[in-house]
Amino acid sequence: MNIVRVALDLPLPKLFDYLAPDSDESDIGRRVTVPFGTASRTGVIISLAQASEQPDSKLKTVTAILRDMPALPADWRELCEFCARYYQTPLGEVTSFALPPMLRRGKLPRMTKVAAVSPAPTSRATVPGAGARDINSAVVLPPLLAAQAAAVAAIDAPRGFACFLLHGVTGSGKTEVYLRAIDAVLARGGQALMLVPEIALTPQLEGRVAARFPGADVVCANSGMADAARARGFLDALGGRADIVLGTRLSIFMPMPRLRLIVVDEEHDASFKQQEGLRYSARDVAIWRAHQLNIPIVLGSATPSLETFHHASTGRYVMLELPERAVAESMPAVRIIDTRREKLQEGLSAALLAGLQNRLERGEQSLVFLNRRGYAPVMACPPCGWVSRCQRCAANLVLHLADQRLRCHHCGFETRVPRACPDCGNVDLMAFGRGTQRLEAMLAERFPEARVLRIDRDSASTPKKWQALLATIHAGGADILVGTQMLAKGHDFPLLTLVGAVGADAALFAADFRAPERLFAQMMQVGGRSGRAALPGEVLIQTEYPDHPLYQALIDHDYLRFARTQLDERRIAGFPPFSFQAMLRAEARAMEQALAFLAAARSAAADIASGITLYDPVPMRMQRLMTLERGQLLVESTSRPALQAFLAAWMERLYALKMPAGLRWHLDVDPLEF
DNA sequence: AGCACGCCGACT
DNA sequence: GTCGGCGTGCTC
Repeated sequence: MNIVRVALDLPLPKLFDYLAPDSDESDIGRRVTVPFGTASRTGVIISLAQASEQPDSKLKTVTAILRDMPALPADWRELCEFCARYYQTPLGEVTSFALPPMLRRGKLPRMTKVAAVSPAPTSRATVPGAGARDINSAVVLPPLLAAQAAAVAAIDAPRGFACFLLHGVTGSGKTEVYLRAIDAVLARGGQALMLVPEIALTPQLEGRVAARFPGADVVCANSGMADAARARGFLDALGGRADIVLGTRLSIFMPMPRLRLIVVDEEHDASFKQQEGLRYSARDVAIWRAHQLNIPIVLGSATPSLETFHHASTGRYVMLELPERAVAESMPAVRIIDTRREKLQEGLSAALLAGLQNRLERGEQSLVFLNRRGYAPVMACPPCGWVSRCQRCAANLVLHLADQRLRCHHCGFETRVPRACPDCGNVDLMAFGRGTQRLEAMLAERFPEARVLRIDRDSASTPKKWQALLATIHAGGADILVGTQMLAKGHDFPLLTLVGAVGADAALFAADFRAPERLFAQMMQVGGRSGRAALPGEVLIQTEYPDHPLYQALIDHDYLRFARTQLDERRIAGFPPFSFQAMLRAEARAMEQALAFLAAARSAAADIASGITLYDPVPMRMQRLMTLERGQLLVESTSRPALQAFLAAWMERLYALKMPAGLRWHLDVDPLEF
């Protein structure tokens, strides 16, 4: 009896068996359409069997095995199986997520038939005419600094699996190291995979990579792409036609038969961790995949995550330092502005205002960095105590004066700004606090001759608007930029010589133990925006804690000192990387229900939790979102295998628990959010 | 997750 | 007498 075991996109941790009379070994890894209940679904064949644990009467017959594209290879399936195991997610959900939506639905994009069905070449050399092609013919390579050359040599040395941490500040030439390493891999007929944090960064990088490797087939993969384009890219990678795959976190699931190198740029960036559905870390999965394939992986950053830095310190990863700044002359001068005894003007210190004035006179650009959108974070009526609260979330509605709206930044709810207090009718409503819009208005008033440009998720709401803003900045069409963190990532602003950071202290004493790490990275990154061309840059950080070690390390651009200090604190507190965590979260109509489920889950763990710490169920920091009350339960262990074994046993019990209606839960392994 | 079946309120 | 509410239970 020919039976296929199929992974279907269901929240059930099991495979489904179907009769498939005409199936054989070559069908493993193929998509298959099957009858399911009353409906029809498409899944992936994971294995063949001669018998099923299901009674014969229950077995249905496959509708069709889709043989219109190459089967998904064993290493790809193993990657999915690893993710299913590690993140405690049903395999069908993983395979479904790992496929582009079009392929997931059982369809194929329009493309040449030959390309779609041709088998994957085992090496470039076996493809006629493609073997020795000059992938970077006529490209003049920039000279390498000694450290860059050493890094390239280390990565390129034949040694199987190795995880490299390429540590270098903005402008130290990390990208050139990636490109050289990719070059070497392509020359030997391999494929390379490069992950970047943001969709917005792929087009410019694609341009640079395409220009550098004019003969190579470069494929992009990100969630913003059109369905057919994404499916085509997937098939190009699977067929071995793509030489380089470039993309955001989801591209770690691209099947690549000749993959010989993985690069994760800005490895510390939190956007490599997916915060919904399959809550995977693309960086961590990438390391597993490199190990699986016995190939090198390069993690690059100016401010590595402390997990990565720790592994590099213990010798588990290979540290590659790029000490010099290859392009610009020097690092920007960082100055700390003590705002404790100063009367600020709309939140800005005299020193920062003077700096802005000074740059204006010299015709240079400045940036004021404030990580808070809108005009003011809350509106209130002081006489009666009304505040602009979101009805659905435990959050305030943010005042957006530009379009006269009150908005919830968590659920998207919005209304017109009321003319009078909804409770008492008072017409003198007050705006409390400061966001980018207010700063923009203040700066426009204070410097009437300046062209002030605001860059945040509101002003750059579409890729088109974002590109237009970038073009304006590059053309020198702005004097003062006001922006959120979206301005900190990956862009060169040659005319920019001053960066002012406002409101940075908030992260210093946040409940999240990773907040200082993120603040440091962000400050290094905004600093890196300034003074990259001929002009020296300056960074002014306003703070009420001028002696804080984090700021002192920033003055010296001393990541290593900061990282060691932080790691010492983590070691003492028993936080990652000195422990391993998972977070069970639940949401329900009432907090009581959510916490009751978590308490039941905790009890269910009692006899299997040796070597595991289970904390008390608590409300989440954003305790109500979209009218749902949310709680969480932290699980911790000093042993990853122990944690993994526990989670597997625990999930089995949780799946068996009876759920009250309206209660939803999920597990987040290696959570970044608390 | 869907999608059925299954028992109790306001309509043609 | 029926349409339909969403509460449990199953899907190979």
